[in-house]
Amino acid sequence: MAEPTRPMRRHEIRRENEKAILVAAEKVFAEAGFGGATMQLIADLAGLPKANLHYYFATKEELYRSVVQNIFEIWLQAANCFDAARGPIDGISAYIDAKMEISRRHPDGSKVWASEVMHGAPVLQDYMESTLREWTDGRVEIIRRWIEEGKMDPVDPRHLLYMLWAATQHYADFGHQIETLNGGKPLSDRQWREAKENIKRVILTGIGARPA
Amino acid sequence: MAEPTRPMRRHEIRRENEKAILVAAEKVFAEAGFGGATMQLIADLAGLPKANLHYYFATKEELYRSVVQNIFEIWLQAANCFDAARGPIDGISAYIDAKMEISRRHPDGSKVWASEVMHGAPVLQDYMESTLREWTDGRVEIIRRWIEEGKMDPVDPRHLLYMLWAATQHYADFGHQIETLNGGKPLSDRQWREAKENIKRVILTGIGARPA
DNA sequence: TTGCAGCCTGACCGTATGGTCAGCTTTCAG
DNA sequence: CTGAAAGCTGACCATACGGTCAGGCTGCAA
Repeated sequence: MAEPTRPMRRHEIRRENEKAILVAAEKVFAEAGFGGATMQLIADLAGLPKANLHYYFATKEELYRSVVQNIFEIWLQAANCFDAARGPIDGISAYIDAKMEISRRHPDGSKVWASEVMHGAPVLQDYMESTLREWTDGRVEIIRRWIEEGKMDPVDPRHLLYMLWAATQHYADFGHQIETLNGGKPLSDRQWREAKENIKRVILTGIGARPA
Repeated sequence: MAEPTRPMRRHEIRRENEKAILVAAEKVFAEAGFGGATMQLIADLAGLPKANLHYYFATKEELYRSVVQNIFEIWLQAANCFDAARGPIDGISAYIDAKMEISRRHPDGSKVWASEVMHGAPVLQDYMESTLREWTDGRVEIIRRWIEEGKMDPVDPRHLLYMLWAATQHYADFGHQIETLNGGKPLSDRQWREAKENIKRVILTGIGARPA
């Protein structure tokens, strides 16, 4: 064997196994939902015995919680695009790009997140009432300022945000439908680019965004 | 008792029980997903013994299939708004109104549909490859004609449709999130109206829709 | 009135699942 | 080198779930 099963450091093992479990769990939760997912399936996909999962994550709920929180982190990072912007064209463009990239690179995570919210956010309720609300209020304020400064038409900021979330998230959550309507093939690079451009163009034109 | 347990006609019984089961099932499937839903819960909610469910619907899968097909019917009906229209302003406005009404009146159904698609449409794959595809192709053709006739800017019809689906469906699927961000209260009549108006305005402006 | 087809259901069953645990191996600080 | 802590796992358990069925009940056509 070229690979002499080099021994692993403790923390290395821990990190790698947790990672493998989280990746597998994200996929299984996305495909089957919380109720339909089984620890056995996740274990198989992660290449570990089921009992080992319970060594790292005591219960299915705890594992699910970790998966959901991971997604929330990624989601929040993308949200920062808004801050650096000087006006709606920069800010909203960057945000759409970031969220579309998430839809493309983390479709499973997006689905888990969608599923969680659809089922009443049993795990994330706290985050939604604190972090998410604060983030949203902040962005609403930014948009309101843009409107005051005449950088865009007076559009309800909340409904605009919902539209941004919806339009971008759709490409992950309903990816299967889009793929089916695309002749059963995943969107190509070009099609993803077109999707992004379309959303940007329609929304930015739609809100009458003007250069700072 | 004022209610002398009037006897029921046979077909009446059948109709009412099936209806009760389908209503209960829609709610439970929406709240818990297919895997998380249990026949017992559905039975309790419908006020029937579990064994009775299996008399009307042999398996959980069959019951689920019925629920999903019901939604698909409603969805298709709304889709007709497009046809009578003379231009994008009429057509897209009417479609947004219809789909928003579905999101408001049938949030559970919308969630079940979303869940079905997210999990790869195990039940609806056939419909998606036939009915849905035909419907979509038809609407794409209509939009293309509107563009040719100069009634709107040249926007990719498919991505426009996805945006319409996303923006409207979002208010059902992510209703819990929207409610949380709305101070924990459901959207009021006025807020629903504002939501509709906002979507219409942004999209119609965004695609440069011009009166026929 | 009667027979029967459709309707109803308590009790039951096999299975799959989340979770436990005793006891093993491996790593590594001292 | 050594002991203990961390990592690992096959075998096991209790439960909950989807589904079955024998047998009772009821509306209704003849």
